[in-house]
Amino acid sequence: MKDGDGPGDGDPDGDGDGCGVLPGSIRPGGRTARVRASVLRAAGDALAEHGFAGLDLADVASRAQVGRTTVYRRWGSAGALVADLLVDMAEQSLARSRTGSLLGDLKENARLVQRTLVDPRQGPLFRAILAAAATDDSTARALRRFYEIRVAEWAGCVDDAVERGEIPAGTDAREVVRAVSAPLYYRLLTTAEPPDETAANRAAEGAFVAAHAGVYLRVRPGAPQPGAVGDPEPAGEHEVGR
Amino acid sequence: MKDGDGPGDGDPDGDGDGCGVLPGSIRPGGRTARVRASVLRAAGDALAEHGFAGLDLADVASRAQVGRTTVYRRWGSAGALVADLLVDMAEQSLARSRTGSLLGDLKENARLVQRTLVDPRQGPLFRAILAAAATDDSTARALRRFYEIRVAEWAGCVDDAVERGEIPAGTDAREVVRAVSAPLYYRLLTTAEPPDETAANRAAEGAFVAAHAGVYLRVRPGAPQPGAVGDPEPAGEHEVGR
DNA sequence: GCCTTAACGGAACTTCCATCCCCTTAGCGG
DNA sequence: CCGCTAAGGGGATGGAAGTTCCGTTAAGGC
Repeated sequence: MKDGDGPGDGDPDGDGDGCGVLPGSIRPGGRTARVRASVLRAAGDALAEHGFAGLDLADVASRAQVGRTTVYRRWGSAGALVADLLVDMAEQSLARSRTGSLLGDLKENARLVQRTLVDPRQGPLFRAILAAAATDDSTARALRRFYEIRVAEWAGCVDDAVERGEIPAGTDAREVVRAVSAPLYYRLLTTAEPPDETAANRAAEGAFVAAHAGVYLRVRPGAPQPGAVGDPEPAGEHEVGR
Repeated sequence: MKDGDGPGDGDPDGDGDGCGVLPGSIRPGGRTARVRASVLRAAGDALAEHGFAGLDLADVASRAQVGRTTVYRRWGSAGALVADLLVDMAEQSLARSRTGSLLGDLKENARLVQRTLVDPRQGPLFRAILAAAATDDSTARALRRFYEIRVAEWAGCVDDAVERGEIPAGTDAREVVRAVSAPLYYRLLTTAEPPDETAANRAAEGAFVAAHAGVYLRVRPGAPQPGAVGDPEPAGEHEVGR
């Protein structure tokens, strides 16, 4: 939790012109920083427990041991509060792994995502945040930035794999990373069982095999053939497979 | 829109024991059916326009030209209303395609999902429904049933492909179908651009290649090798590829 | 076609959440 | 260390969302 960064995109002034100075931006030290840390922590707890619809700003305030007025003045709405929480979460992103093989890195990523989604606190928290983003526009923007950062971090694994000749040059690295996360989130949202380790491995292997077959090439060739989607030697000098 | 089926899992009586007869179950004909159809239609419109958080039952009532009391009595809450809407949507599921090849069928499915998600009405509606399900428990149950039905319908394509020898026997058909939808939903929720046709093709091809490589086998062999994930001849007599 | 009563509908009522007012606390420049 | 004022806190206020009451309409059995 860093000092000195104000809330997200909300406009608690309500005048819409953004000219009024946001509370917390002039004296960001001491108490102001403590209040922000405390409120964001409380907001995360409340979201994990009651979901976005059940998010009561008065409850957040009392959990954080600050006045209700303070929460309303600095964040203004539940959506803006979640957006600021996402800014805070984005700053705490973990570094990607470097196992030496793409499949190894993708599996590390998949397990990280999977463990996050089944975590008793983080899982419900992510569900709640996704709900908030589907509802509130400023939250949606913060969520996109959050995933942009995470995806860009792990895309390095894919670029490294291209250099090693594991997968074809011209592969859209971010698409590969997204292909790993997607099945895990889909399962979280549409089935009763949260993703398990098997699901994580399948997600990583699926993305790996598809990347290897050239499915995520930025310039896409014609329809793939069974067993040789996108051609076994699509665009580069790499002699894997066979 | 069928007559005779009451609301979802909500308990508008509020007594919690479920013994009180639900409104609409004794005289489901004429007016009652008209009211349900009209309210569900209005709820869908309102959801698509304002999202789940902006769903006002009074607004739904006036759109549907029924009394507010009626909506509260028969559905009781926004979540229960969305749950009933999902029951209605599940009944209108379209039949799967039969192009003769797995890749062709998966592409048809991917395009169907993609077109739904970018549709001016359906896209926002699905976003709103996902938000509702992440928040409300009865909605989540209805959503799971909805996808169970859809996935089961398209799983037939995968089973046919196994019989044709396109992919290994023992493949988890529903996992393959989910693998097609997942990237499209993930993109809808976490990026600014809704999925396009390229994304749909990638989703279908990725699932196809992974299925062919044995990633979705119910009994999973050891870690896959590059170019031969799950073994080129995993479990059956099929001579595709090479 | 009549009767019973399920289901609908309008309006008053209650509750809860966001906002406003004004006083208190404490960050930060001098 | 002092003073100015940004930021926080408690309580009152206004309004919107949900609930209840009771009269009205029409479904379905005879």
